[in-house]
Amino acid sequence: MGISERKTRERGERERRIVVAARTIAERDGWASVTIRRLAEEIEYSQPVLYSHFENRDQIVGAVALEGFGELAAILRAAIRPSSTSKERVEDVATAYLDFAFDRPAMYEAMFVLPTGLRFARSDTPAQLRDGFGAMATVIAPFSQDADTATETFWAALHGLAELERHGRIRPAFRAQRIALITQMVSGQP
Amino acid sequence: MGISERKTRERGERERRIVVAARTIAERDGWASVTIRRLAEEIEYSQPVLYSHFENRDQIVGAVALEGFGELAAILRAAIRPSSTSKERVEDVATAYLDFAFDRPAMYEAMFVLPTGLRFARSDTPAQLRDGFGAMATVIAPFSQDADTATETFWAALHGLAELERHGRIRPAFRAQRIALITQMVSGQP
DNA sequence: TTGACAAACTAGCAATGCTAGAATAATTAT
DNA sequence: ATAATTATTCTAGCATTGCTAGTTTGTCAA
Repeated sequence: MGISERKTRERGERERRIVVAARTIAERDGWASVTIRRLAEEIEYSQPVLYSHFENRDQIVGAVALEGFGELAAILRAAIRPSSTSKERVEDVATAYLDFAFDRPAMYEAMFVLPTGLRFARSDTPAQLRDGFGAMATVIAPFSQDADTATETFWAALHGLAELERHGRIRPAFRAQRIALITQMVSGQP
Repeated sequence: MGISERKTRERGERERRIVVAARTIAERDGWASVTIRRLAEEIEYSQPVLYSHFENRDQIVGAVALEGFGELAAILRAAIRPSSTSKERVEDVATAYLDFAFDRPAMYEAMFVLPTGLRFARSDTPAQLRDGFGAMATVIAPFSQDADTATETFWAALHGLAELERHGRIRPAFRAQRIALITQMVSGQP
């Protein structure tokens, strides 16, 4: 009988509607506007229904963040052009990373600032969470013995640039120079 | 008459007690536990009194953060030893910065993550906010033409390392290696 | 038709930031 | 000294939040 299949499918669709609504509201009005009540209204179910899909609000944020990690990974991979030099690839990935952070601040916030209940560096860590790191490692590896440590450091620099600029601590006008500086340092080529 | 002097003095003392209480509770139980009700209870006044000192909760966080910026600046300056080489100074400042971030996570959160209502890069920006940057600029300047941009980038790298490690995204055991890598890149000396 | 189970809803709790309006204390004017 | 005024502080409560207990509604097998 396909009844239970239909039910699980409908459940899945409802869950997606929750995540999509959360993302949409967050991108338009910020995460503070993503309340359980508002999401419930959006999907046209009562509030407790949300808790049959997610343990709590943080996990809804986490579901959106997971999407974000997948998209970031794709964007970073797409930024790596075969025709580019190794140094250009570093610069392109850095630029793509920061563009992502500034174009989708709510998504970036979900991924890196808000509590999400996501588990990193575990055996059950979803592929999306490792993928972005992999893309960065690809462009960093040619310049380093210890690619993991170098990638962590590169990633940290990008994340710091994103956060400090987002909070108005560093000058937006000099973003390109900072990227150039990092690229130069990583590649060792002026 | 010293009556009004006494009053303003007592008001100032009460304000300090609010800030101290906020900091103490945050460092022990996290910022979520720093509620207006709890602060009011701590200083033994009713809640509305807090709003005669601060516009809202964010500004209380901001007052604590301002203290933190002063302390961070002092710590960074103290980390610069005259006997050290330029390269060692970079490493020492980086280490001191991260030690600060990990030893006082609540304070660091107030300074860099939570909304505080603090204004940066303005004419009325308090000295504390500029001072830490100045300390970093001191050790970066010898290696750079454009000290400001280089310092911003250095700072971003440190901030990124602090945040990613705090959120469990990078391996804590490799902190020293990452610092060494940054130092090496900044100084250009392996 | 009935009984058992699943799904969804109503209603409400406890906690939050913040504030209007009343009450009290202190100061000034008469 | 007393009354009027001003400054301080408090009580009480609003609106909103995440979350949940308990009830109702719907579904399916016996």
